[in-house]
Amino acid sequence: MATDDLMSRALETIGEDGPLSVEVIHRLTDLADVPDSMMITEVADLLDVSPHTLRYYERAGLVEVARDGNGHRVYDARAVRRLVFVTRMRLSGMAMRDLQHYVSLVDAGEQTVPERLDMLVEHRDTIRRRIRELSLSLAATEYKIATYGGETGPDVQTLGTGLDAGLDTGLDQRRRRIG
Amino acid sequence: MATDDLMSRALETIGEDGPLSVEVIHRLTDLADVPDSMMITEVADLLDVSPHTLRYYERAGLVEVARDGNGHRVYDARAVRRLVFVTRMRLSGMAMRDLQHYVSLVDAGEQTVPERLDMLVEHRDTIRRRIRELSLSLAATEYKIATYGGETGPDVQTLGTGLDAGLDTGLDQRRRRIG
DNA sequence: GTTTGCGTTCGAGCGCGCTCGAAGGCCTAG
DNA sequence: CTAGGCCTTCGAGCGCGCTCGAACGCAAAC
Repeated sequence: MATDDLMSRALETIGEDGPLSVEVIHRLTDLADVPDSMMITEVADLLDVSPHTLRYYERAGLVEVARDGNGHRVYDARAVRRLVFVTRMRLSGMAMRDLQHYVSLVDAGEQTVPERLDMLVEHRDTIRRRIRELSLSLAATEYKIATYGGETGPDVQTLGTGLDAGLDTGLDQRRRRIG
Repeated sequence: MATDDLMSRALETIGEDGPLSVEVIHRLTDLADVPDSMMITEVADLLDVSPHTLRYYERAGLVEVARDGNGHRVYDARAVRRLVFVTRMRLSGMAMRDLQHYVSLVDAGEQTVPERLDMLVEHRDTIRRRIRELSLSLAATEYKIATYGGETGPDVQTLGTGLDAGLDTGLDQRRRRIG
């Protein structure tokens, strides 16, 4: 993209921000509110996903879940913690297949730690890139809002015209379904 | 999610960051490097999308593009600016249908400005939420990297154990294809 | 004059990540 | 005894956003 350099510049305002304080991050693991065992809907509510999705993750091999006498899933703290990790990684954009690969590395033992680290580092960089992109879009959107409203935006007359040209291009009603 | 409050807290470190400087944002519009007319591959290269995608956007009604004598697409500066806007919005996660709706509002005239503003504001909030989520994931990932490596991470012994439990849960080879 | 290389239209197909529906089991309440 | 409700498995379907292939056209290069 032609705006890559601008992305970098714009994001310097926000900063590369190193890791947050250990205390805060430690709490992020949610170790506190994980009961010994939970049923599927409880976990679903906790993680804000559907039971369908939890079964899907299990089918995909991302987590092992025991069954009770009725064949119902019983999530122990370990499974829930795994799912906290999985959902957080999903939320941050890690693909299912990458998550599957990561989990397979965990299965494979300690000697895969370097490769796991590689994956995490790469994912970290991906997240950072994504944050930069979003910050740029955010800035552009905020600017657009400001000039549209004309209340807080400076130079609405001059800047606004140039910007809005990209938006006010006439289009007739020929918008159609695709597929 | 159970970590919503933590998200808010964690993100205070980074701040709500108001709009960037007008000068920087003005440059984001890329008004400078937009020639009078471009062919499809030029535009594709500029925006870092495929010609297929550009035709798709046109089919979807997001932009109107003229043709030359050979029936080839000719993108004028207006179309290119529109596509800059479209791709930026797509990159920031705005759905195709929302973009289609937005464009239809632009077509409909000045009286739709309030609704356009509503859309932009809502989208701005979506981006902000997304950035918060990503920042949280970033912090968690960075923490995980630090404790894995054990080089810079403090309390690796105590904290590391609790955290890694979510990752080191054994899983056998029953990972299977889905779908 | 044919080959190369770019473009066109159109409809179909794909990969991802769910999301759902059918068919059935167990348990509890009324 | 039966109805409701929540669970199970399994395979199929869906919505999104592309992505591609087929069949073709023009135009410059060899």
